[in-house]
Amino acid sequence: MIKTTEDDTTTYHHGNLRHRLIESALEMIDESGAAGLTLRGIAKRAGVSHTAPYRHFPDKEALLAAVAREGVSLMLSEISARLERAKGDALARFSVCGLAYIDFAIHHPAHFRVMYASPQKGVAVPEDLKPESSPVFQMFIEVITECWNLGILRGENPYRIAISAWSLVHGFSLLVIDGHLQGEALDAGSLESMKRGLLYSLYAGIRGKNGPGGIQPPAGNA
Amino acid sequence: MIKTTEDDTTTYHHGNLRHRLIESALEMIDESGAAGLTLRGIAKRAGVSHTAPYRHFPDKEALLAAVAREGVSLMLSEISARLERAKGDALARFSVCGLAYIDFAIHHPAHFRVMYASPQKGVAVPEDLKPESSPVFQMFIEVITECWNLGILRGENPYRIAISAWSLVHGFSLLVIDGHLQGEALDAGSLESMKRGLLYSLYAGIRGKNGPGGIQPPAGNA
DNA sequence: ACCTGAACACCGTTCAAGT
DNA sequence: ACCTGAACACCGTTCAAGT
Repeated sequence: MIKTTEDDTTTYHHGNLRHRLIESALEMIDESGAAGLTLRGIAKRAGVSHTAPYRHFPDKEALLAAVAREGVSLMLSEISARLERAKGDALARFSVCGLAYIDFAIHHPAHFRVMYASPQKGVAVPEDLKPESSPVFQMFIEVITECWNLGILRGENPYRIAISAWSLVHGFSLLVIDGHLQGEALDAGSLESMKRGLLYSLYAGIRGKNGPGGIQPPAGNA
Repeated sequence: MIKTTEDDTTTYHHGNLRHRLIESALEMIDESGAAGLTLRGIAKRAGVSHTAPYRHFPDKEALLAAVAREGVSLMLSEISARLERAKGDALARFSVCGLAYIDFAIHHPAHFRVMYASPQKGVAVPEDLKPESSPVFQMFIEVITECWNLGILRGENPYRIAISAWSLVHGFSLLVIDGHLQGEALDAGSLESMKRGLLYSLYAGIRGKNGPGGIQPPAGNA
């Protein structure tokens, strides 16, 4: 009688442990925040000894890098899908980028936090995980460049516009998921209107009728 | 002969240990990032046993709260000083708020990080450390309300304008201090012009001449 | 291949003890 | 008052050992 490995599933993970560890990490971040994230805790949640993760990742940081990469591709696919539906309308595509970025942060806060965590002082960030190198930022630049070429958006260059828009949605996303907003930003309804108001304030400006129109931008900001 | 306590300074800290611990924490964050911050390390840097901090703070979190409070009052005083110099010019005062916020983050990244760290999931944030309750945010609201009443700034209400402006400068600050910007944002010169371009893009908007003017804001965003 | 337990140098926190 | 060392339950990581 030849021994089968069928019920090893109860003790072994047969290669899906890697994914299960990433999943566990995300669950733990959602429950207790990124600060309390523990490699031993991840292993325990995955039902495995605390050294098992080292078969799949050289260290804790590598596991987090895998989480970040998953986040990038998830964000890319979600934004792409919504961009597809706005084909032909360049300005709508610009809005979609901003709105989808915020929505991703709100719906996947654990992924978002890992993606944009402050890098450790000593360790080098892998090139593909630098935000400006990510396909998401490249997509932003493309969409903005399209608008800029059509004269729909204005600014010194597409990169500068991207920095303004990115700063805006990045800051808002963090304020929301960190719970730093308390005023009107409580219910989902006003959050929705704040999201659109945010993008609109950047697009149309917040200059009032009595505001000076001739204020000079810093460096020929056309 | 009566024993003096004069050279206890070498072993004791005589009440200034509390401040020395805060200082040490800031130095450690600057050197190795907020993630690697260790109560034992702070104590060692202050030249004291690893339990000495408990004479001044009930736990690690309380020490960080003290750092955050110091940061808030420092930010408040720096912004106030620059606001004073812009007396009479409401719009300039608005710009000063944004620029000084970014400058504070860049010049005091350790304070800034602790002030806006994601709160632990379980623990309650002290009321005076909630960003919207802080005197800094109150000052923003006052300056914006002044502009709004004069018709210099436009929006549904001052709070909404504050959220847009805060999101913008908060996001940019984090992208800079986290090293997430790589393109033009390297040298100090372009950083200076980016800061002003950022504020200008919110003030004047990024709508181009070929952009539709009649786009509706979300909810009667006047 | 994949997983385990013991071991190491670290954590935060507590507590009895020292001046 | 202010500080100390030992002790506890945790960390991340390594390594010899098991199937």
